Amino acid sequence: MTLYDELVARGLIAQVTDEAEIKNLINNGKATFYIGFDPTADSLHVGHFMALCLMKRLQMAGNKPIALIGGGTAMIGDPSGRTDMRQMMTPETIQHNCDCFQKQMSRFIDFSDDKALIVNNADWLMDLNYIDVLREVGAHFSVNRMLTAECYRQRMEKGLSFLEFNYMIMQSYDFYTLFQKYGCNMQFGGDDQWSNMLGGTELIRRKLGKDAYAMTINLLLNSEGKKMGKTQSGAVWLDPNRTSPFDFFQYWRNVADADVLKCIRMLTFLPLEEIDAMASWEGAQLNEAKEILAFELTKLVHGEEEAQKAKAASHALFAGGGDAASMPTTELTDADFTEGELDILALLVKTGLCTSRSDARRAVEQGGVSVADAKIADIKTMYGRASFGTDGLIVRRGKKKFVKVVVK
RNA sequence: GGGCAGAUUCCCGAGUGGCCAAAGGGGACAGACUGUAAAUCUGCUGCAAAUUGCUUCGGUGGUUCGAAUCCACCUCUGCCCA
Repeated sequence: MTLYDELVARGLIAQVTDEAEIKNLINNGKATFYIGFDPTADSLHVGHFMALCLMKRLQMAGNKPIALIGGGTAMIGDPSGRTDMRQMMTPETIQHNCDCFQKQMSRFIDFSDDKALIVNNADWLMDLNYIDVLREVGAHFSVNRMLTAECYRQRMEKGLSFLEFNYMIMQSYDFYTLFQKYGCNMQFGGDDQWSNMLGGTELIRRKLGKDAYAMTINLLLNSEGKKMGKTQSGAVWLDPNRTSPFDFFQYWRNVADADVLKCIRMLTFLPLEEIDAMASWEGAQLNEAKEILAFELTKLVHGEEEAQKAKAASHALFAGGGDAASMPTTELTDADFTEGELDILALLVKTGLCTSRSDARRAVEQGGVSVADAKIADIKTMYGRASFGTDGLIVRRGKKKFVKVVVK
């Protein structure tokens, strides 16, 4: 099976500019392609993960990836798929985020021996001169046409600043620059980037009279049409300090039935035959598929050892038995106790299971809290140092949130 | 620059002097049912020393016994005119 066919079979490809030529390039390892990453936070998240996987798949087939960190474009903010304006970031923050991205990416992509490049568009965008840009680049863009692009149309009602309006031009300029500098002939990205990417191929054609190609991958949407990888508390991060391997594992362990197969197909490197075999699984058996998904992804992001630990902790909590050693842990010290005691509400807040004492009170009153498998009914329940023993106490809120509390 | 409309809690949105911690919906959270799923039903959703107190309705001042609500100025957003 060719690489292109595999990408299709995995449901990754959304739109392409020239199917025949793109097939030819990527199947034969002749593509030098780039994917852009906006450094809006100091860690990559699940949304980026798909792009990283794609880069890896293509690299394995002999193509050369360029990871473009948008240190320059981040100063503007991409209006695509947003209904409001991004918060402006300081140059220092952006720089810090760029550094963090670079570190995380090297876990997935082999940057040795020039097999892949990582570049920052701040290097060429920051020194641009306004007049020159207008003359060299601006002349090739039709405002009329830009306004009809989906990404801008959505913003016509809510308002779109001139700053953001320029994002497409900057991104197009990136492609143009990479094309000339590194012979980069393809750009990949999420499907919401389609119009920005076309801007680039267009600019290259107009300025250089040469062809470049663009391909978008489907966004990872759940069965309700919402972007996956988001939780109420924000994105699911790849940085273990932001989203622990256990929480990462649990996120995937809990996806809806309707989404499991799609996720396995799009995100893991399991062979397609193996995945097709799972397609007939139903009911409780699908639960196994979820565990496979969770394990595979945790392994990819955090390594095999962490994945095993997360799986063991998960079994310990939900299936009984197993190893509880690696579940999320909160350490208390003497300073956390008042006269040697701590009430249940304070305990819940300290573990982060509840956001405030009011929140904790509600949780207890609704019967949602248990400690060491015993439901807590009284909000005045007190715990002394000794209650935690040597192995600690497992505090649980709801069905799925657990923290082991130990005293140092 | 001129005119008009607007800013309310996580989001959308009601509220135009006291009955307002603020309707309704969504989301989130918890309970029941389940398979760590979905759907459904119920509860709940500012903070706290908790039948009470405190803080909140873009910002700052003011009027009033009392302001999300009235007045002044300011900031921001959309629309129309230039």
